[in-house]
Amino acid sequence: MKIDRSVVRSLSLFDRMSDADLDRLLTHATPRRVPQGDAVFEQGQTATNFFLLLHGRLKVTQVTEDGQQIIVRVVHPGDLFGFAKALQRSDYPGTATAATESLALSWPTDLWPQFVEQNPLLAVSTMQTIGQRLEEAHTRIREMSTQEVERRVAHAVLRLSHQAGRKEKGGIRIDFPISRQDIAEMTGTTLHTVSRILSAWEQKGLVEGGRQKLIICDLPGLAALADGGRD
Amino acid sequence: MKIDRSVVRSLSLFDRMSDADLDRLLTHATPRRVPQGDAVFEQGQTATNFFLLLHGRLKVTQVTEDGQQIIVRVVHPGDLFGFAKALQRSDYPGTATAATESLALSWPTDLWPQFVEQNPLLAVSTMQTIGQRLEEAHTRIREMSTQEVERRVAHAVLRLSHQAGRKEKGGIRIDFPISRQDIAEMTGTTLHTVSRILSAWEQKGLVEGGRQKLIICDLPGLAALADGGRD
DNA sequence: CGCATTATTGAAGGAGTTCAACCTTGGTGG
DNA sequence: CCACCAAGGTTGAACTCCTTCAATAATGCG
Repeated sequence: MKIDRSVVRSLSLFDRMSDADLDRLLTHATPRRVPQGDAVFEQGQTATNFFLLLHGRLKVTQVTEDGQQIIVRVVHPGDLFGFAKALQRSDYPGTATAATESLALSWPTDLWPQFVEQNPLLAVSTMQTIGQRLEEAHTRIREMSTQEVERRVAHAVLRLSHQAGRKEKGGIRIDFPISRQDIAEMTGTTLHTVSRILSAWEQKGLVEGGRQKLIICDLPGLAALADGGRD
Repeated sequence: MKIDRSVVRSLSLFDRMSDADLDRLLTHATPRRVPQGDAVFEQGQTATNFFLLLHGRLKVTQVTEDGQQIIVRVVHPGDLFGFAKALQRSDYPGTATAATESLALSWPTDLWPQFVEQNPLLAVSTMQTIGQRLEEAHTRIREMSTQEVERRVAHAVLRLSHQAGRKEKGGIRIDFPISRQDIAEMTGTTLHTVSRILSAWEQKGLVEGGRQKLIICDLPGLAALADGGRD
């Protein structure tokens, strides 16, 4: 079950790691294919593994006691995910579902300490990753506290276009199936409101919608909307 | 400028650290008194130091480009704060203001690597701290996405009572000056709404309000409110 | 082809904001 | 020592953004 170095060499996470170190890491990794719609792990399960996404997209969701769902984040290729143990948790705080057919590498959590010890750089970049994630969370809190829905949706869409945008004729396409419901769960609103907003945007030529599809046609226009009504 | 071990010995952060290690740490620390209303550091400043709060309370705030303010978190005695560098940031992401007269220990950020190297335990517990903070942020996002204002305020007040509650005749008092505006900035609403909610609660005997003052009289009652309307 | 999933759109209603006026409290300085 | 003022708090009324309810339409998969 040996994975070739070249598969991961390009990822920024392993930038400065020696071939030997990298190989040692990979000998313990198990590849795991995840069909669209399947979960890699579920909220509350004991955290037995941590993962690295190679290909595809995952949505990490949380469900409240009363059944409401929110999307905590989207996992993109090259991202580590499910490293609950690194944060001293024994279970996964959310569910990771494949939005598209995905491929991940998996390590047993027990290996994390070695993993880090052998690669101080990895520890640092993990810290950095978590730090970024904390900042993202605060940004989201700030937005939800101070901005009305349309701007929040604009920000969310812009973020998606950075992280998952693929140039296409006519605009930038979000490179995985995403529904109005998903966007609603990312911005703290309802699919109805999102639908209305996107329809309005489509009228103005800012985006082009469709079933589980979203293409940004006028990025600067959207950015202006997101930056808000400061005249 | 030698600080006595006993001052910090009781903090969970230093639980398992040897006296010698602790002393080594403290030789590099500078105590810093912060009068009420003063800032320890401000949003955007270069992160030159990281801190440990010994006494008092701090509010960490962020201001949006358009001047809106939110409270990111409250710092309690025993908490590390301002460790931007550990997250690979060069500047402080928020402003830390003393809600009461406070006392903090300060270290130059340059020392962080040594700090951690000499105390692997510290690295672990920092990770843990950041992990917790990330979870708190997600909790807040979840609440803001799914709950109406009254429940959010209830949760915020309960959290405060855990972290800063002091038993007093007639209830649990939040042990530092906190205004309706503050609570509004913690829950993403306006001081008007908070005022109305607290007034209503006071009618029902759940809390006792006052100028920059809050006493929880009926904790279970509040908890029921926070847990929400599931019948 | 039929059905489930996703999306659109109208109408009604409500929770919370905004605007505005007024009240309370405690600190300061004359 | 008390008058005054600023900061914090209360409360009403109007309004609005968004949700909720509801019904219908499009899309694509089995």
